[in-house]
Amino acid sequence: MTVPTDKTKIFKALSDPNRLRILKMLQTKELCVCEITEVLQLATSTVSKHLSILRSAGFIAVEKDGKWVNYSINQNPGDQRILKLLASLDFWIADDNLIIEDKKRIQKADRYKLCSK
Amino acid sequence: MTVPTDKTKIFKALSDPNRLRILKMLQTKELCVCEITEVLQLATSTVSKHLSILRSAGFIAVEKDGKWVNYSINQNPGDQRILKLLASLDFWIADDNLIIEDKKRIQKADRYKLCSK
DNA sequence: TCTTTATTTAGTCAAATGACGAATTGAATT
DNA sequence: AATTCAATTCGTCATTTGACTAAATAAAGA
Repeated sequence: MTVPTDKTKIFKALSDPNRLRILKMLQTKELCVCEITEVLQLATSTVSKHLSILRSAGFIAVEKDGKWVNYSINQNPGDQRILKLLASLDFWIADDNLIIEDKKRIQKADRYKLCSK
Repeated sequence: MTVPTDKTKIFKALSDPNRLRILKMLQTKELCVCEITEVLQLATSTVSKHLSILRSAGFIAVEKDGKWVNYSINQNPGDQRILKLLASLDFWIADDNLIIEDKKRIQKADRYKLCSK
């Protein structure tokens, strides 16, 4: 039995610029919360909330790795619309300057330097 | 020169259930504000606002016809994403019971009976 | 021209959203 | 067992959103 999900849930998930930045960053590689926090320059709790919204909409997957929680693009979304969106994410969400910068920064990021201080 | 539009604008436009109902109704036929108002059972001003959001995002077109203002699915959206969404609207927005009912009601609707009382 | 009718705009209000810091949880590490 | 550190949850606050009513526009019709 499926949970009665809100019709607007997937659109709502894409309705925040910071969540779009997160999705696009995850295109590059799997990331933990503190890496994303570093790039977005938001409070950890805020990023965590954004991630839970993206996850509950079906866009991303979570996996625990000891102390860290890794988030990644969901490779097996149940919803075909999400599959389509993710398959051509660059069509749906343009790579503007900010996002290009995010991706550069995230490529250089070293979790061990960033997160443990 | 293009107006600097918000990255989330098209997703925001789709983030409200009543706006989804409107889009789907317009699939059936061109409609004036009062016809939509009748089906959604909202204040006229509320419907007018929803229509302006859908229009400004690029989903629908407006045409004045005397006293009436007719809204219709935008046949020539500049944005390719909107073209894609509109081309397979049933994929992106499922026909649930409510929407099926809306469409039935709108097919039977006679503007002259509904709007002028 | 005065009135009626369809729509939009302005103003108000409650609920939802996105931000934060503080407190809590969970998994290493000492 | 106590501590450390990543992440989540909780409580608060400012802003946005979606609803309404009332007032303003615009186009017919009397």
